[in-house]
Amino acid sequence: MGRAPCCEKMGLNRGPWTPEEDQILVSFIHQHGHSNWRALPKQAGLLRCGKSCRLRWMNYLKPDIKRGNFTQAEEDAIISLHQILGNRWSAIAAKLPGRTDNEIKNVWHTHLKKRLEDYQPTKPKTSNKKKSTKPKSQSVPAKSKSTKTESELASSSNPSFESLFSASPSASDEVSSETFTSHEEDIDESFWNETLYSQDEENHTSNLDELQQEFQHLDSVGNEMIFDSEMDFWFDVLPRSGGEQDLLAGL
DNA sequence: AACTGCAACAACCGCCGTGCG
DNA sequence: GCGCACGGCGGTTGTTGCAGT
Repeated sequence: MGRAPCCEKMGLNRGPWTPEEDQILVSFIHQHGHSNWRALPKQAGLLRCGKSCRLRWMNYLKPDIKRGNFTQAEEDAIISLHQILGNRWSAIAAKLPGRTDNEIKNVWHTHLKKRLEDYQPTKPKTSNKKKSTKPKSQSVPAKSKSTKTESELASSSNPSFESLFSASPSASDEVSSETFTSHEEDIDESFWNETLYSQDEENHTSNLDELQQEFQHLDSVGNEMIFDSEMDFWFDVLPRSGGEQDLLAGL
């Protein structure tokens, strides 16, 4: 008979949550937990579908959610993790306490992707505001079966990988995709140094150098780590000798 | 002051993986 | 082993606020 629709369209609220709805959801979860998202809205008296409630809680209402701007270290961590994990936002979010996959995804698409594009040496830099050479939503054909394929692609061929390498000042203007592939298969220290410490000679590098000097240490397997004091969290930014495996294993 | 276009972010949609009967 | 229900995930869209003209 097939799966029931995610939310019965009849009589359920959609769109932005009101403060009242937020309050109902929070107080209900505090009292009863969220063992069953589908039943929750009915029990709580919310005219929302379970999915919507879950999303609201996970992305906004959960007490340990960290709001506000991303720090430089967080952004760098996202970029680095994206090289390894691709578009697996939830996996990346798992490495950034207090940040949600949705938030990271948004930051990637708004700030970081743009930032990487701006480092492209061959491409004319877009002026501070009037950029928009590309449409808001990428011209990727909607849905189809490409969702899975795309994420697979992202983690395998990793488009931003290309951006990063061509973004590096030391990289030649024209680098073939084969170069990226070979690099990807052998992520070594030079890659991490390039990606993390050479993206912007003037500002970015110095910031990271400061961070590095202040917080860098070696973990038990010799990986270099950066500590974000604000998040109270160590980023394993320079995986060596199986560091990537450690990182992935920790997911 | 009004209009326009863009950036940022919240929320939705639909598919997938997994647990359970 | 099979099918269903559910949670989770990633891609996409809608809305809003703001900066530039």
